[in-house]
Amino acid sequence: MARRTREDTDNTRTTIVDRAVDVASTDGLEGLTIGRLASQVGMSKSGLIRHFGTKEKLQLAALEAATARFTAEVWTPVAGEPPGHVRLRAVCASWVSYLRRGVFPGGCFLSAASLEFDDRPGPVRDEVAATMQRWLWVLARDAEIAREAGDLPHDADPQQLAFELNATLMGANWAHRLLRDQAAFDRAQVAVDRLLGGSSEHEFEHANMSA
Amino acid sequence: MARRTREDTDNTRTTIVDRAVDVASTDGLEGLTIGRLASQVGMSKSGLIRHFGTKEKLQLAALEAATARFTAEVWTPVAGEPPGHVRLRAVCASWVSYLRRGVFPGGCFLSAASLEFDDRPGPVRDEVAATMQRWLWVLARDAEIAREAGDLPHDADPQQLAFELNATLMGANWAHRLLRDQAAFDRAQVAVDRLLGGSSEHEFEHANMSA
DNA sequence: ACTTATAGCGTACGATCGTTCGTGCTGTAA
DNA sequence: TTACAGCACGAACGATCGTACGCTATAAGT
Repeated sequence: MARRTREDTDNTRTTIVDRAVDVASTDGLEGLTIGRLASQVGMSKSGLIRHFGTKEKLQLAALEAATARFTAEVWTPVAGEPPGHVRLRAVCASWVSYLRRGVFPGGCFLSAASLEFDDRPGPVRDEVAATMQRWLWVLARDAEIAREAGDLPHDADPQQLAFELNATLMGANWAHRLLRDQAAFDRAQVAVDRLLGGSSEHEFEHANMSA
Repeated sequence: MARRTREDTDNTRTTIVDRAVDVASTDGLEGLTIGRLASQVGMSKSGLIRHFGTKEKLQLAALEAATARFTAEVWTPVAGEPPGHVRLRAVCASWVSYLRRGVFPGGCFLSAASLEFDDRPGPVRDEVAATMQRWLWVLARDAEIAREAGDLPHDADPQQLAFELNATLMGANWAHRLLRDQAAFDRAQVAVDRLLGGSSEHEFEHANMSA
């Protein structure tokens, strides 16, 4: 009854990877196991690993899929906003919403993978680091545009702002997952609002006349 | 040649636990393995696990020791400072220094354990959550005292401040471990300074006259 | 001196890990 | 119809996991 065409193969692979992402978000990329994953998708171990060759490749595939999911859920909805202050606010709101919605059953995949692999050299660690570095750049770029447009203090440091925004959102994920603190999302939004200036009006063109 | 006294036993246990903490800080509490740990301290598996009974007990012992190390390195040095704003600034500086010094070879133990166990029900998760909750309370308490003393805006939210301080420091640990970013420590200090008011003088008693 | 408690070891168990190999079965192409 | 390419399977591999049992040797208590 199965047709075994190339198209079906891709579907199988997608099914496996999607499940792997969910499992890894709760149990970690290392806690991900071929045997358990196989039984969850109704396959044999050998039939499953065949699509990847090795567990590390499976981890990389899961990481890639998780990154795509993050991008689709957080960035894509706001990519069309005007670059700079407006988009930066939008992406942070989207980010909070992404956490609130529980896109990954085990909390932010990239947060977990970051701390799991930060001491394990290899392609997985490299990919996680590169992905997060890229994300910080995305944030810093809009921060820089906002600064040049006068929507942030002229002496604001885009990279510092990106660091703090990232820390805030990761902190919200942490508090929600470990402490089951639903208020963490609101706290994150409050912190973001303060970092990016008041909730609505703002102009910094004429600030910092002294010092 | 071994003397096998109660005192020596405790020393052995301490040796094991200390090593377990270091290993777990890099490989995770689940990545911690009885066999590898035993060979690292020059013991047999059975001789080692005998001190704990089960792996979960070993994990709990490592967690307890890690908490003690964190407390000794971060809190104890500043416990004598005047409660409130002064001590809060001191504990944050001590916290940054703790990260900078690399007290744990794999980065902040509690950060890693938090994200590793936030989805694994059991006594380890419970203990991690309780420890972190206590830590947030410690921060919030001094924040409250500082607020009452007029060293913070009278409408400041101690729990919000504790959340943001914690997120900032965890973010620094993250950036340092994953991105090998040494500047993360400075960024964290900058963020802390802004959260707790300017670097030196500050008074908020007469602020917020409107609104 | 004799008993008792205990630290540590060696061995073994069943389970599960990632990976490899050989074998069908199915849809596509020649 | 025949040949082929590819998906999935079952079985088995060696390794390692956590744990249990039994033994020896020593220090402490009587």
